[in-house]
Amino acid sequence: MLAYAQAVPELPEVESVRRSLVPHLVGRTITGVDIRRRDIVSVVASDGKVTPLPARNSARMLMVRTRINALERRGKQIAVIASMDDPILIVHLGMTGQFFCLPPGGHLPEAVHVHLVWRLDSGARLIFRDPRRFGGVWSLANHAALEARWAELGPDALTIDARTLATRLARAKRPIKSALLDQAILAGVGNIYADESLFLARIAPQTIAATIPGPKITKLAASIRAVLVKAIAAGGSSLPDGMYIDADRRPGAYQLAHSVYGRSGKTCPVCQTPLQSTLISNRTTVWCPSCQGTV
DNA sequence: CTGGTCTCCTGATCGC
DNA sequence: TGCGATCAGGAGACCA
Repeated sequence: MLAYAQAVPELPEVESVRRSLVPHLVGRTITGVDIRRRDIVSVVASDGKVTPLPARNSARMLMVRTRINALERRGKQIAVIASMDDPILIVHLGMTGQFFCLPPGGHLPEAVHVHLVWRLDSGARLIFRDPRRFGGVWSLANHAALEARWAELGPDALTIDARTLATRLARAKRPIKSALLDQAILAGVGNIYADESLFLARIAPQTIAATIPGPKITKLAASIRAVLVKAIAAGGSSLPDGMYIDADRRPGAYQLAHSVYGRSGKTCPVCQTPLQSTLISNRTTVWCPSCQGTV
């Protein structure tokens, strides 16, 4: 069994990337872009329809000659914003995506799988690199298009409250683990933090979401927030492969605090019972059969 | 509408 | 040492 698979950017990793990018990007003007893999970029029309990046005249769609004013995050997505009316970019890191800055004159350490390189007026470069290409970049025409796109996502997991979570799970007749991974229900939780949150809330991952009693949902919402806040404070989770890095190419440390994720067969940190694993929604799921019940 | 399954992709690891 | 098989997973496509 693999001790760890690899870093998976979820909300804490994406938020760490966003925060570390702010000092490099906000106030800077993009002067050019080098498109090395055109098919990593998609264009979202005002009606939501997604098309490939056109072969010509796509610099503006990639924000060339705009001044970056803000970096926002919803769930696992980062938006690079110039104004209400200029094009906006959404960046998904997928499984192995990296979004980072190289200082002026800086050397690109791993040139393979670098798909996009933006040049900034500071002389720095902004890199999107993604070996597995589950991530990508989406260009939207303006801020209204971003709002429409993000309206399809559930509320952000970092600030999820009990009442909202209960409402969104009330009709979910599937395992809670599966529901938590659904970005339309709750945005930002992936495989690592779903397992960690369910462990903290002492809920078995197979439990049908709609059957979880109110007080348990309240505990779950608090657990999700607590796990995410702690993970952000640790700079996210970086597993030994070192895939996940922030804008300054620094890894996180939260992997050291994982209670269940990646620990199948090892003992529960609370009760020492061997942790079990199973597949839910085709995702490896690890839980403590004692702390979280057998079903 | 809901929810389950498949697929995309590369790199690490394992068994022979 | 080399090489093929296996596995990991976010999210969209597809289907019942």
